[in-house]
Amino acid sequence: MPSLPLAPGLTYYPDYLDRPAQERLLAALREITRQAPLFTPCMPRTGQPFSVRMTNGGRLGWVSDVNGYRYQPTHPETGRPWPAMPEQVLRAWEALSDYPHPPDACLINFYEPAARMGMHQDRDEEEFDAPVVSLSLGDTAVFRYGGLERRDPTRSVRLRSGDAIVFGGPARLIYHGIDRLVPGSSDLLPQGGRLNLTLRKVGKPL
DNA sequence: CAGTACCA
DNA sequence: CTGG
Repeated sequence: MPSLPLAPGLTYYPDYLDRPAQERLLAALREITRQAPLFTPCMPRTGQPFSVRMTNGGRLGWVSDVNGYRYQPTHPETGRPWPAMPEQVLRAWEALSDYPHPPDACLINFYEPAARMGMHQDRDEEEFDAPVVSLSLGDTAVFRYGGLERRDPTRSVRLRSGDAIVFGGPARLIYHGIDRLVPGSSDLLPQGGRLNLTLRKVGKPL
C-alpha cells in the first residue's frame, strides 16, 4: 500500500479505496444517515452553526452544541444510539492504525460544495496513543495542516475521493482544517459535496 | 478546571 | 493573526 509522509506522524495514502469500495462504503453511509440523520452542530457559547453537517457510527459520537464539545452514546436529536460502524471502516482502521483495539467513534462529516472547516485540533479524546484515521469520499478537498501550536506554519494537500490520511504519534494533535472543496471534482455523490469519516479511540482501553 | 471545529 |  503506497503511502507518503506529509510530516512526522502524518501519513497520506492516496487511492486507499478503489471505486467499487467507495461505492460500497457510500451505500453503508446512506443507511447510517437513514437511522441517524445528519445534524447541524454549533459552536459552544455563541451557537454559531457549522457549515458542515454530521452524524456518527459506533459506540460514541462526537457532537458540539452551546454546551461544548463532547462524545455521547446517542444522537442529539433522535436520542437513539448511533448505528454500528460499517465493516469496511473497521477494516481500514485495522490496516492503517497500528493500534490493537477497535475505534469507539466514526464521525461522519458531510460537506456541501461551499462548506469549510476551520483549523482545529482533535483533542476531545482520552487516548492520544491511538491515531485518528480519516477517509475521504466525493469531491476533492483542500486540506490544510500545521503543527501543535495554532501559529505554526501550515501546508496544504488535496484529498481526493478514496484517499486516507492518518494522524499518529507526533502528529496526533496537529491543527488541521478544510479550506474549500474543488467543485465538480468527483461524480461519486450525485449532488456533489464530500463525506469525510474520522475514526477515533475515545477512551483508554480496559 | 477551562477549553471557540465560529466569526471579525 | 488573535480574542471573544
